[in-house]
Amino acid sequence: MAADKPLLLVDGSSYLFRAFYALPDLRTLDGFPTGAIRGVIGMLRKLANDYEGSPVAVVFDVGGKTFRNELYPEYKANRPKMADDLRLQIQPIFDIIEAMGMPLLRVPDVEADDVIGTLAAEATRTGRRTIISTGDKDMAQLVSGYVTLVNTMSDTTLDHDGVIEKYGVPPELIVDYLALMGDSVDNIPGVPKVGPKTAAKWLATYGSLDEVIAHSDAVKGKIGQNLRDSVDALPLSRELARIRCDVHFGTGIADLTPGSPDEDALREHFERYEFKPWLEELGGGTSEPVPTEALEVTVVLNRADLDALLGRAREAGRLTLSVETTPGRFMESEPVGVALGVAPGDAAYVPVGHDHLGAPAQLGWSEFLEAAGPVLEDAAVAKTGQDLKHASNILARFGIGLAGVGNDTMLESYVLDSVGARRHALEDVAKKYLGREAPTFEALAGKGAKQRPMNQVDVQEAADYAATRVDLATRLHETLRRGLDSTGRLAEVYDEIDRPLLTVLSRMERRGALVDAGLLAEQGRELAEGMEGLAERAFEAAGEAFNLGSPKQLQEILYDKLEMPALRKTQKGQRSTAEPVLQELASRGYELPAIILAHRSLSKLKSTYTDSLPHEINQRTGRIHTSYNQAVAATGRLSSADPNLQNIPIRTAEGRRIRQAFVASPGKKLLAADYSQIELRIMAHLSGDAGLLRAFEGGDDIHRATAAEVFGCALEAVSDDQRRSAKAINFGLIYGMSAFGLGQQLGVTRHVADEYITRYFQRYPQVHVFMERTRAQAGDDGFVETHFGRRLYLPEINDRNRVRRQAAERAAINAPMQGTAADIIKRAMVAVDAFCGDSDLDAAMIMQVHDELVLEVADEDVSETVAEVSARMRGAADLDVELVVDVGVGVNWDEAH
DNA sequence: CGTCGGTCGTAC
DNA sequence: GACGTACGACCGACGT
Repeated sequence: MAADKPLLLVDGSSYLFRAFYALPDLRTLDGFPTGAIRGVIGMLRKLANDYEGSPVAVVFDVGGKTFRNELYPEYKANRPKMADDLRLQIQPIFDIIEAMGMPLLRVPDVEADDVIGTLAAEATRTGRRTIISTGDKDMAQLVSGYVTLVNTMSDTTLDHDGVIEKYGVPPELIVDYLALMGDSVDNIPGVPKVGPKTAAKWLATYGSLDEVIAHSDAVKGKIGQNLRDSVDALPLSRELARIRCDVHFGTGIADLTPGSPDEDALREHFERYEFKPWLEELGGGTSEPVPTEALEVTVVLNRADLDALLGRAREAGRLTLSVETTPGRFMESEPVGVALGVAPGDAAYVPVGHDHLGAPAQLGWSEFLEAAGPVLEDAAVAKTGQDLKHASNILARFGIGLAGVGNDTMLESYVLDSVGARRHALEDVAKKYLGREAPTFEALAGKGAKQRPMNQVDVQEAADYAATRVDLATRLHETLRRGLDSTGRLAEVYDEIDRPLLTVLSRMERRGALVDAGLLAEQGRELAEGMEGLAERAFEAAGEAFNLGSPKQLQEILYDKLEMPALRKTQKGQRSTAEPVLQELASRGYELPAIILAHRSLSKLKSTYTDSLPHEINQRTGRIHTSYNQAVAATGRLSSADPNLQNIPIRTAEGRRIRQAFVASPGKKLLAADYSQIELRIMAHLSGDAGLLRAFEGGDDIHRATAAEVFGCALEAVSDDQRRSAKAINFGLIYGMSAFGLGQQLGVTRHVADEYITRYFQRYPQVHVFMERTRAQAGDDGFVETHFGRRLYLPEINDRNRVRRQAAERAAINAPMQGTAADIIKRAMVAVDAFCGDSDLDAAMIMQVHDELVLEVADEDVSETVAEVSARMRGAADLDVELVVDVGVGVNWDEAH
């Protein structure tokens, strides 16, 4: 062991936590968490490589009482319990470190910091340099001419000058600095309100903690009083922060020579935890063959071959499929070919519409349907595929009802972890769960203007692409299904909610909504007139013509030319011209902002709704067919696109006119059924708060009831303004809003808003408990759950960046309520669809808007449908609070409210 | 001429 | 920085 090689000391404990919380929630196929293992081991592999030949120790805390507990019994008393998913990964990490041949040090009753300090001191005594790999700032006190810190995760190093630059104090004063600040995680008291800036400033001024204490009378203000109140405790805090360099534990540098890796053991571990790239590095790989290599893609060009393939599927009782089409919406695109798979490694492509030069003679689409229809419609043959709703929609247009819809890999990935994959396209899912690159359509057909439609793609190339993707879906399903089965109640969420919903959505999308294009055109003309008048007035007020739709030009007019105060900045530092800002300027008497607001609202209606919706009408059906995306919203909600029918205006009278264009066909009515206050009801249920539950039981107007509680008056005495405030509080709670945000919303100071919130929580204490519990659970587990067990993972819940962490906390509070509401209406949709299908009534769902279902119903069937839909919606969940459904009927959507 | 990020606004 | 989840229109910078 060469003495010129530095000693490498790795602070394993600090990386353990950082890797766990910083990395995505990686898991093996059977659901075992591996994020922390991969993070820590990956880092050690890098270090072992960078410092080859160095003596090394990987040091972990063991637990037990240390000298610090003797000094101070409350030391680390605030530590939350370790998350189960993290604890599971510790032993595997130890095992792998051992297999790597790296010396592992776990000293009972001595903290890792002190082990590291002592070994570093030994190295320094013998003239050897030390590299300490850590993510922990406390270690900065050990830095010297001999000792350097390196943060292997962020790839930064810290020497003596680096410490001064980063913390504003030299390494010798780091303990003083830490003592002044205290440490809430370790429960070390400091001076209240003193953070890094103040601590560094005082130490720079007075030179040391002792001098700061000696001059504590010289510090003015509240913070000076805090300092004087703390002087007795500070020496103790300093001793707690000081890393000991003189502990005896019977291991010295001589014992820290790395051994050679045990490759067999490593291979076993890497296989168990599915670290494929590392496994490959070891060579002699036993990993699965790459499917593209194993896959023999057959191009099926005749009926006999197709029948043989379908026979195999029938025998196997399963079929993976993908329908390739020309580009465009599902109601317009034409089938070009179908990829079919029966088992891993067995997939074929049936071209039916490739019409480029030199394309082979193919089976026609109708011949394909004739042959495959019976299998596709046979529920005994389980169907697998990526986005089966698309296949279902295309097939249904040609009279084939896809049955046995079982395994949609897109939905399985979404339910398993709605945020873990970048999106849930096959490329993302195959990458995350199989470590494979799926062939992309862009790579096959080009992108942008140069992209060819599928029917112009060479048959063999299309076959390789489509069959490979089908094969990946076949394999992915096996992985994803195991994940669902081994993770909480996720299998149930998939089987009972999202899978059955898929065919319901397919039916809704194909039925579409009838829209009166003539009415929209008329409204568009009126809007155009209004906009012209407003534009003229705006140019007059501005003194020049400009583009009213350009925030950039508007900024210059408002803030440079007319010198109005810039009240708010946008995220990128521009002077905002957003609605609340213009509203405020208008209220201060400026003319132009009010005109702009009026113009914007008309322009929005025209461009987004009246002008664009008519273009969405399908020529054949005369209706608008949205796509519901079932795998986008992190909380479990649906989203709607092409066009989005979930953001049609309702709040203003002008906007509501758009809804008048959504009409029932002759002889029918639209029926709109919406859950009343569903998220607040869910909050009442999840929190179990007696007061809130009682308010709903009484059938009160919930915002009025809240106002009565918060403002301490009788129900009848609540003013409109108080009710408005209570409503904002109720919504704010659902969104995890702060006092600041509520104040903004209500136009009151943060302190007043804070008062409201405090009183709310006094009146509804269990709501507060629920929120704190949710936050804590999210921190421990890394996810939150809906009533039905749907999970939302929150990778940033313990982020060191406060902004990100707090955003994750708000999402954690919102998700159980928004997600449970989404689960409930999804279950209701399945029940309502079953009713529509089973009964002889002429009634069908055509839209879903988060808490509302819209049906189109024959006049004579309205009353029966109202009763049944309402009952099925109310019965979609059994909560401690009643679900109330309001139903309206009319010839158009506006009237149905 | 297409793409993409930024800003704004609509819904629940 | 401060209110959760979406989709989409428009602008303007930038690259082809």
